[in-house]
Amino acid sequence: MQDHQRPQTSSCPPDQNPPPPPPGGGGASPRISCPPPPRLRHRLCSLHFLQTRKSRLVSLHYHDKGFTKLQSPEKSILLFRQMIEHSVRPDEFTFPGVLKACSKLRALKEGEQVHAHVVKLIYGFGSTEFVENSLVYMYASCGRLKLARQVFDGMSERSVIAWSSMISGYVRCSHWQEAVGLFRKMLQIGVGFNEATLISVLTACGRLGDLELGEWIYKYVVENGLVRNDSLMTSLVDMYAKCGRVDTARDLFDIMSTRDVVAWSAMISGYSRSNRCKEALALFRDMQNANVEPNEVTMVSVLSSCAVLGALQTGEWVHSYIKKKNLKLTINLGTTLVDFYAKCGCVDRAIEMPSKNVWTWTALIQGLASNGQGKKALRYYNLMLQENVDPNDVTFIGVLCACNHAGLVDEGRSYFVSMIRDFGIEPRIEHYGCMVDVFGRVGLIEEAYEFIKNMPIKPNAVIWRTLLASCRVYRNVEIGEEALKHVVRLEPVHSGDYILLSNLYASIGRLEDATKLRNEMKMLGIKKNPGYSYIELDGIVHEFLAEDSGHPQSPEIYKAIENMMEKIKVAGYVPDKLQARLEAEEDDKEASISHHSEKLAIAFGLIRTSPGSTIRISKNLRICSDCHSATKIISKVFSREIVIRDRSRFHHFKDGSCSCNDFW
DNA sequence: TTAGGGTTAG
Repeated sequence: MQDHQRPQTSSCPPDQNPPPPPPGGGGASPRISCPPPPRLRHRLCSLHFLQTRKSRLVSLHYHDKGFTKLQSPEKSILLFRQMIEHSVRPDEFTFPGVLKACSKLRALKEGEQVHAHVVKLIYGFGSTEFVENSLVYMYASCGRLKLARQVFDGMSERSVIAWSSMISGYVRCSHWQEAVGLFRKMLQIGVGFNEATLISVLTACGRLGDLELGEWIYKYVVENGLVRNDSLMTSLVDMYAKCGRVDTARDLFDIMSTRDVVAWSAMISGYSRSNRCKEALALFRDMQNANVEPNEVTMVSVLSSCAVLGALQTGEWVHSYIKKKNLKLTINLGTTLVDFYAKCGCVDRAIEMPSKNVWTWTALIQGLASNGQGKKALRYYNLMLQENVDPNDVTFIGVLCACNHAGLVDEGRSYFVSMIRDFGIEPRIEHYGCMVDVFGRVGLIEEAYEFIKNMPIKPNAVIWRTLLASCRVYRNVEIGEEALKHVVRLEPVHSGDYILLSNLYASIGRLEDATKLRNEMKMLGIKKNPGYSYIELDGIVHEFLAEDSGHPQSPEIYKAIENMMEKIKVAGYVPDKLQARLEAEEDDKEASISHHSEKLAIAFGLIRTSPGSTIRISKNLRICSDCHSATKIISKVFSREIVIRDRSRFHHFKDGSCSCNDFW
């Protein structure tokens, strides 16, 4: 039985009052019935028949192509138009269907025309309830929430479906707070609700992180034996995952009786959003073993996980699967593909993607910028403007990043002005951060410092950290010390900041200060976040931690490292012992550095990939400076191109140098 | 005849 055919369940609190009488004095007002004349009625029946037959034919046509259950909303609208042209009078049964078609296509203009006919013919109806519910949903689907609400507020009777239509309308337009607000109102006045209502509300709970209401619904679901409703369970899985309770989500997912593509997609997305990307890919494999066909929505989460892990081969397989199965390259999927290729260091393949909207363009601009192709990124920004696509705030983060990676100070300044002047975008802290980087990266430390002091919003730790990083490169101790003070005040336990200043001291020969700072870190109990490096081989992502011996091939890897370090030392590599673990004994410092996660991953890559092939590694933190200088030499000695993506950018190592020009 | 689950860029 369909859920909407089930009797409406009552709202949860048992002591809740029955629903008050509808505003306007109660029951439905008597309406004048006006049936169409017999001849017209016959034509109306023929059209209904034609509509049904055509829908069925279209449905079969899609089915052949691998689509199921897909109606043809375009035909529905066309037939409605023909009805009107043939002077066939639509009735209360005709409108909901055509309005649903308008909702599906988000066809506002057509929807409004239908509404005009509703107004014209309203006195011929037995009841307007279904039509008004459909109007509410049509306007909301077309993003016209105010109009939807006007229809809703003007209804003489509001059933659970009317409320649910309005709530789902809010959800469709990402107005989560309003959706939850309306649900609470429903509870307050005792309208009751059903499973469909809960599904919409759970979506809103997930987006708002409203675990309290989400859990209340979960309890209701369990107490009322609704756990067999798989759609409702999927919504619960999604809600728990979005509220950060991924393991609870997994427990619910595991007890579901049947799992369709939506349930699998929800769980995979849950892992992906929680940065548990290896689990996301593992679950994707389980999904394939369970013979559930993924769709374009599944692929968005799978590709996002591949992007985070730098899993190029798996992502490439996904891309060819998309082509093979003719999955629709939606804007979401296209954007995710652009982002995936860019994040795997293959930005040229990202360019091949059809750029469609501001998201896709932004992903491309960002990708080019982080891969060190700033000027090209700006060319694409101009191309985007030529195609009349307006940039948004995130686009400008990409544009400003492109300027700082390419050392384009004047351009950076002018884009910052253009953002406000030409597009009315108020700069956020991230935009100010980009500007500090624009100045700092070319050595304009004083200017960057002045810029921070004149910011209209309070600088955060990221801003000061950006300045500190520039001070390290340009050896500006005075402003560097000042920057660290601010950083520590704002975020007292961030190990990387101490390391930046300590390296700055070391680089100008103030070794005592460097050691003092490191000891201070030790005394304050500030520990370094564990750094992970990932490398993908034959579709399997291997993960390494510093001084890790958990890998099954660990003995071979350590042997390869020994060989690698010996060879690069001959070529001029000098280990930077300041990068060693703080608590490491003096004699162990060199070994500690040589067992950093990046080096383990590179050594593994050297022994497991064919000579001359590119080694691709991803790291969750910034690459350490010792690994950076070692990798430059490794690329030369072993004739390998090595691409390392760290948390902020790409490093393409080739012939002894790096694309970042030693600034990152 | 009307309402219901999963997706993207810093």
